[in-house]
Amino acid sequence: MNYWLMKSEPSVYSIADLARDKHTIWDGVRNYQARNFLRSMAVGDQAFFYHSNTKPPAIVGLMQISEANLDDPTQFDPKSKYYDAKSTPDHPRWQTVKVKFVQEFPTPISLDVLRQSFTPEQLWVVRPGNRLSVMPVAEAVARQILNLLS
DNA sequence: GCCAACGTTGGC
DNA sequence: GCCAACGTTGGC
Repeated sequence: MNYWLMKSEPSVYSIADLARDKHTIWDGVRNYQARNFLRSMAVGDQAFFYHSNTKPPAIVGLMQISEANLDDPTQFDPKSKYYDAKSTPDHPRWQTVKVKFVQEFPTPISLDVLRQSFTPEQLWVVRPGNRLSVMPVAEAVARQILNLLS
């Protein structure tokens, strides 16, 4: 079982939205490195939900991968802002996963706290200038993040 | 294959 | 709203 961190702007889709929906398809990722991480996810993996572009940016909850290797449906939808004209159902470019709500943390773990707790090598989200929206989290680091809650 | 121009991300 | 970092595009 692997751990991941996935970013979303709460004004677009928040942990509260996921708590309400229970499941969602994590669509709209259009970065190849992030997509490659999405492709390597397996059912049962867990992912931290990170709120970006908010004050403060923070890890706000936990989710579980419930379906792996789905074609992102928005790539085929001309009305979607994520539409990709070079992608066809026969040769889709963008894959993603379905995630299941696990929990919203009682208190968010802010980027400041993450910086105090981890080096950029341990946790990529504390790297200055980091823009990757999907990234792996080592199991030992994941355990320490969960320990910060208690 | 290089690289300048351009667009996006995301913390502040 | 600013702007640094960084990814993508497209002309050559």
